Amino acid sequence: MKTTYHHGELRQALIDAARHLIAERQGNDFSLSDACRRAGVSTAAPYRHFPDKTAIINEVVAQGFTDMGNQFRAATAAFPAGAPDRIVAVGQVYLAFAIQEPALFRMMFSQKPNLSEDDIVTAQGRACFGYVLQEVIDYCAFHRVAGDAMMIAVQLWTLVHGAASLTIDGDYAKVAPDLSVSTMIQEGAQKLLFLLPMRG
Amino acid sequence: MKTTYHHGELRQALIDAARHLIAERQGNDFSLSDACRRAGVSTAAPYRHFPDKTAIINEVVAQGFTDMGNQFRAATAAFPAGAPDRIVAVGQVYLAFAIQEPALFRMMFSQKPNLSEDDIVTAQGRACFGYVLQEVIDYCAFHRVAGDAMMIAVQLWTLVHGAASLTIDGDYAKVAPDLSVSTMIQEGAQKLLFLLPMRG
DNA sequence: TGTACATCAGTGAACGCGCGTTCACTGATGTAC
DNA sequence: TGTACATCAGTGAACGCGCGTTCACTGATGTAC
Repeated sequence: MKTTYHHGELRQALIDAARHLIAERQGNDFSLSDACRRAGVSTAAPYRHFPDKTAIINEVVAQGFTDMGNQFRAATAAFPAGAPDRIVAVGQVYLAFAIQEPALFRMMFSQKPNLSEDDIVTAQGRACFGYVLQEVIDYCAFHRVAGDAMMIAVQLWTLVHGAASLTIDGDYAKVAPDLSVSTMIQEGAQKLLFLLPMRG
Repeated sequence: MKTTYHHGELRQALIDAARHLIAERQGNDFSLSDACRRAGVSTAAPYRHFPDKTAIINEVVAQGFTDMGNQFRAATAAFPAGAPDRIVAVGQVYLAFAIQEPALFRMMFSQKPNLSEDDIVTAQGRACFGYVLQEVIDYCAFHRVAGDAMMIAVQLWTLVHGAASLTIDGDYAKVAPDLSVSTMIQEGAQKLLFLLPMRG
């Protein structure tokens, strides 16, 4: 396996290993030693590239946000600006991301107290929400929705985030096992976007 | 402090100590040794009352669900059956509970893989959601709402759970620091309950 | 009421474990001359 | 082109730490007679 004394790509290899380990053991933490084992390197090697373990976690989380943002862009590209399909696509990406890498998703959104608030991570989280917000602003402009776009965006984010959390934590499974989460989100989002008539 | 050799209430004292520690260090885990220290007892003492640490955690979580259920009942008691105020009250209790004991809240809803799914815990979680569901069913019956009560209940739960999560994890603070979470929930819930007219 | 004894909730010391991090080192690489 | 040497990414062994759990024990309690 290991052919050269100098790894060459150890920095990214460690980040990847950490990300895989976070995914494997669903628990929130992973062991740096495990990451070294996975990268085929001694436990002291990471300290040539990172000051400590926290720095690696921050990198993993930051790359998670980058990936999510890229998936947002890819998923909305097919639809014209202002189309409601764009909003739906963003929500679906969000949910799918959580399902595919639940532990990373949790890490991205739950600030660990031991993790000093990393500026890059914060900025990347902000950018992600900014993307959602922009979609809603566009939608509201095109469809002349009178509501506060910021408020609607937060509501949509909240609904989808709640759905993602309850899905990956197995709470829907306990309580409403036959639920179609995406249908639920879809219908809920339509109501939040004033797309469904009042049936009272 | 400690006066008698036999503690007398050690079982509950350990559960309380664990709950306090979970609250103090916001991280998801706590140390059994710390709980013993807090209860003024040797590290071997818990094993007279619990098979292992997991059993203590399960008890803490179970009592958390019991408390939440009691708060639901207390908060809705003032309003007549079917009143929308009851639904609002349940949502407010949910959010307040999360804010007051964030780490416990996380533990209650995020199933740890190391925690064998405890039947009592599952049942208590189900009971909590059942309470929400019943409120929505009553509301729909009184107000002749045509929608699927189960679907509406899940949407409300999802919205409030998302709001609770994003609040305690500090995500709103990063992205929309001036947001009034309760206003946001209130307005969102009205839309999900078909109480706001379509303004398209 | 007094004593013998079973019961059981506590002690305190020790265990093995895996962790993050440090240390002096060594081997490979690249550059100056 | 060949050699000397600075640089730096790796090694491997060790550290101190706190953890959950086990062990033989001991002191207090309650009950039978």
